[in-house]
Amino acid sequence: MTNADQVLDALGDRTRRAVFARVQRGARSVQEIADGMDVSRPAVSQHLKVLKAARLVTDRAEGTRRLYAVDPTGIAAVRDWLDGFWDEALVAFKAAAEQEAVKERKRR
Amino acid sequence: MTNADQVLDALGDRTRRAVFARVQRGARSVQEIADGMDVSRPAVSQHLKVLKAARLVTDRAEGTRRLYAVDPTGIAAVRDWLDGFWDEALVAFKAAAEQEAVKERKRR
DNA sequence: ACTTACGGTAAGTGATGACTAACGCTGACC
DNA sequence: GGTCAGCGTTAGTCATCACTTACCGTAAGT
Repeated sequence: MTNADQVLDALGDRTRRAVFARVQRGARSVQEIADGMDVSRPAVSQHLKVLKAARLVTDRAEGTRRLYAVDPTGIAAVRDWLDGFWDEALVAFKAAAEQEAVKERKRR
Repeated sequence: MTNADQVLDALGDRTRRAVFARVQRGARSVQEIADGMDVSRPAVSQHLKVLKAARLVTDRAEGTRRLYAVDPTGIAAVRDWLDGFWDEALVAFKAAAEQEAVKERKRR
């Protein structure tokens, strides 16, 4: 399982995307992240575990609190993965469009 | 639910990613896509439905067959979504790194 | 009209995974 | 040492969803 796979699986959940968004907006401790969300703190903790495994966030201890921050690594992984699809998709799309144009011409 | 949400939900499944990859590699009909995969043809059909809703693929009828092709729209949507995170993540990351550097300096 | 190939859909089942409640651990403060 | 706050983890439940089987509609060939 590549890192891109992990990231896509991680971001495949709506709640987890919300957690990730809150971390990115500057939320630090698990409590702060969970506050205002409609899921319990342990749930957030589990989501953070998945996000961390996907290299989307990093954590570090500060006293009894645990501060989370965004990790660009995971984002870079999907980004690269997507770019690959993007390029090949564009090529295929252009080819298909031209194919269509040829057919269109033949019809007349 | 935005298009980016749909795409991320769609790509959150491993099998669906495989289907998408096969379409992108040039597979056209549902049969061709299903051949060699370890799931049945109806399963592939359902996955294609989700991918289509997320604007990741397009379909068009040709006789009794239905040809699928990659649709760049959905990819563009996640790409934009990711780019937003990417930029802000970099900023936050740099800030954090500098914060760390400051602390490091103070320690000495 | 009959048959065959192709594919979408409905219904039902099974498995994955998201969530909560309860517990245990650690660091800070008294 | 005792207490409290902050988190991770476990066990167990519940819901979501991926998958299969069976069925039906449609287009092409005979």
